[in-house]
Amino acid sequence: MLDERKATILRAVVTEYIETAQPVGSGHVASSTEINVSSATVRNDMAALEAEGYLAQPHTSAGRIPTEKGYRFFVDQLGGPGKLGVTESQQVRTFFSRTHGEMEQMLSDTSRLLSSLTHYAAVVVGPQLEVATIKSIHLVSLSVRVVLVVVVLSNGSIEKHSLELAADTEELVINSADLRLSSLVVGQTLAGVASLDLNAAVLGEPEDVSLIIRTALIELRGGHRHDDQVFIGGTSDMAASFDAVRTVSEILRILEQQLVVVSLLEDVLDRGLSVAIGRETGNEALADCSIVVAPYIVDGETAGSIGVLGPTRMHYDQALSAVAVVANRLGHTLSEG
Amino acid sequence: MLDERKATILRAVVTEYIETAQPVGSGHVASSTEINVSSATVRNDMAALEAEGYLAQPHTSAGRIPTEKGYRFFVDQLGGPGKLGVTESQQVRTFFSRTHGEMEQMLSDTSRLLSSLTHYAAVVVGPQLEVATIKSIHLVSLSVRVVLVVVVLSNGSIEKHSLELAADTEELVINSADLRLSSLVVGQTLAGVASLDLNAAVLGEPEDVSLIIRTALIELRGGHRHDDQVFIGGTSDMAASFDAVRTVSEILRILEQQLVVVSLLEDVLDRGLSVAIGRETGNEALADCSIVVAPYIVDGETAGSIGVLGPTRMHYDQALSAVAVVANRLGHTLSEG
DNA sequence: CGCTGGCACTCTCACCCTTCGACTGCTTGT
DNA sequence: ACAAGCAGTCGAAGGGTGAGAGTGCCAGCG
Repeated sequence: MLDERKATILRAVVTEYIETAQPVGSGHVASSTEINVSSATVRNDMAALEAEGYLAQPHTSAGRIPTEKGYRFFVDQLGGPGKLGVTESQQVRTFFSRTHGEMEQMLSDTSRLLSSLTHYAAVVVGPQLEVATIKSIHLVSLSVRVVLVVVVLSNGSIEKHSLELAADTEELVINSADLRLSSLVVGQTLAGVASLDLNAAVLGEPEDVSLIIRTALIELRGGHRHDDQVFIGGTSDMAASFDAVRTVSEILRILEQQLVVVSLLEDVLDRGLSVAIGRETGNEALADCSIVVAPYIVDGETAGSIGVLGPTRMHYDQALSAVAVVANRLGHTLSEG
Repeated sequence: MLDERKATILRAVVTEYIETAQPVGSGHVASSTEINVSSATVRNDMAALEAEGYLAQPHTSAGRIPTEKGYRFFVDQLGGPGKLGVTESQQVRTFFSRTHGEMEQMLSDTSRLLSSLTHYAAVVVGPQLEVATIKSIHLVSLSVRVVLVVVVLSNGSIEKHSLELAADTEELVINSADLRLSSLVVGQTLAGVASLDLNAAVLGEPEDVSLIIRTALIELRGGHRHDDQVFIGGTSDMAASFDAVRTVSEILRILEQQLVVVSLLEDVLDRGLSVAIGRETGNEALADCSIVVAPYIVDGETAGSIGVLGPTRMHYDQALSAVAVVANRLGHTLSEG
C-alpha cells in the first residue's frame, strides 16, 4: 500500500514529531539523511499520506503531524521490541538481582522501575488469584465477636476477610471451625472454593461451628476483588509529558479507578506484547494517550500484566523494549521463587 | 496587633481570593456587606496590611492577594472546624454506616471519601504497627525452600515476610519452629519482638529449627516499613485546582514518595487538628500547597492520621470540618471493631 | 483626628495591525 | 518521475493603543 519512500517519509515525520512535539515540514524531512529527494517531492508524498489518513495538518501553513493511523503504521513497522540502552539494561539487571521476597513489594517496585525506565506512568497488575491454590487457612479471633480469616495462597499472596459474629464465641469453637476449613479448602483454588456445596461442607458440625464455616466460605466467594493488586507508579513523569492540566487531571481520574485500569490492560492483553494508540484504548479520556502492555508468564501460565501509559507521541521503541524486558524478567523471577 | 476593621478587611480579601483566584481590589472589599467604609479607607488599611506582610501585590495596578502570613491569620481566627454542610454530613454518615470489615479496604475508601468531600488530594496513614500486639504467627511453606511468615496483629492488619532457606526443609521442622515462635511472640508488640534476645529464643532447639526461628525474627525486626500503610486518593481533583502542569507534576512526585508524605503528616501531627500553609510544610516543592491534618484515635491512643493536600487558596473551613469529622468517625469505627 | 471624595498615575490586558517566516500546492522544465 | 521555483496562506511575534481596574495621595469635611 505504501511504497518504500512514502514509508520512509512517514517514519521520519513520526520520529521527528515524537522528538520535538512540533509539526514537521517537508524541508526537515528532505534534509534528513535517509531521504535523497528534494523537498518538493517530499511535499507531494506528504500530501498523498495526508489523503490516505496517515498525517494531518493543524493549519494550512504548518507542517504535518501523525494521525493515530500514522502512529499505528509506525509501531507496526517497528516489528517488535528493540534492544534496551546500556544504562537501562544495567538498571534492570541490578533491580532484578537485588529484588527478593515479598511479592507485593516486588510488584510495587517493578512499577517504579518501569516508570523510571520509560518516564511514563507504569501499571503492574498482580497475578490473578483464581489460579493460585490455597496453602493454608487460619481463623484468628481479634475480639470476642470479630474473627479474621487469613488465607495464604501458593503464589505468596494473602487474602483476608474479617467476620463479625452475632454472638460471642469461644476459642474452642473457632478452633474446630479452623480445622474443618483447612481440610476443606487447602489445595483448592479460590474458584474451587466458590463451587463448594455449603451444606455438605458443614455436615456433622455443631450449630455454632457450622455458622462460622458458612460465613467464612461465603466471604471467600465474594472476595474476588483485584483491588489491592494494581500498582501504579510514575504519575509525575506522566504529568510532565502533557501540557494541559485538564488532560492530566482526566488521566489521573482514570488511573484512580483501578477496575478501569485492569480492564484496559486485559482488553489489550490477548495479543501478547501490544500497543493501543489513542482511541484504540477504547476510552475517550485517553484520546491523547497510548498504552504499551505485555503479559508476564509465571510457571508457564500468564499470571498478570504490566504496561506503561504515556502520550500518543511516546518513544514507542524504548517503551516496547522496556515493557518486554521487564515482563520477561519479572516472570522469570516469580517463577523461581 | 490588627484592629477589628483591618481584620475584617483581611478576612474579606482572603475569602474573596479563595473563591475567585483573582487579586482583590479595594472596591470589591468596600462593597462587601460587612464593610461600611469607603474604598479609600479600605485602601489605606490594605496598604498597612501589606506593610505588615499580610497581603501582597502582584503589580502596582492590581488588587492584593494574601501572603502565607495572611492565610495563617485567616486560619487562626477561624478558631477551629465549623459544621459540615448537610450533603457532606449525609455522605459521611452513609459511608460509615455502610463500611465494615477489612481495615485496609476501609482506609483506602476513607481516602476516597475525604477527597470527594473536599475535592483535594486526601492522605490516610494507617495505624502504626508498633503499638499493636501480635495475635498469631504462622509459617507456611510455599515451596521446598521458601517459607512465608504470616503475622496477624490485634488491629486486624497483617505483616508477611518470605524467607528463603539455604537448604530443603521438612514440614516437621517448620512446624516445630512455628510452635516455638508462637509461644515467643504472641501477645507481644512488634517493638517487643525487636528487643528479644535471639540466643535465648532458640535455646534448646535443634540446629535446623533454630535457624528458621532466627531468620524469621530478624525479618520481623527489619520490617517496619510503613509502605503499605499510606492511602492516597483524589489526585485528579488536586491536579484540577492548579494551573501549571509543572506544579502538578512536582506535587505528584512528592506523593509518590510515601515516606515523605508520612513524615510530612507526622511533623504536623502533635498539635492535633492543624494546618500547614505553603512553606510551613517544610517542603519547597509544596510552596503553593497547604495541608490540613488530624490524628485519629483508636481505643484512646493516637493510631494514625488523615489529611488533605490542596492549593494554598483552599477552602480551609470546609477542609477543616471534613478532616475533623472524618478523623473522629474513623477513630470511633475502628475502636468498635 | 479619622474618614471620604476626588484626582492623577500606573500597569495589565485585549485588540488590532503589520511583518516575518515557515509551509504548502501548483506549474513548469528537465 | 523528480526538481526548481513561485505565489499564496496562515500562525506567531512584535508594537502601538485604548480601556479598565486599581492604587496612592491630598485636601476637605464632620
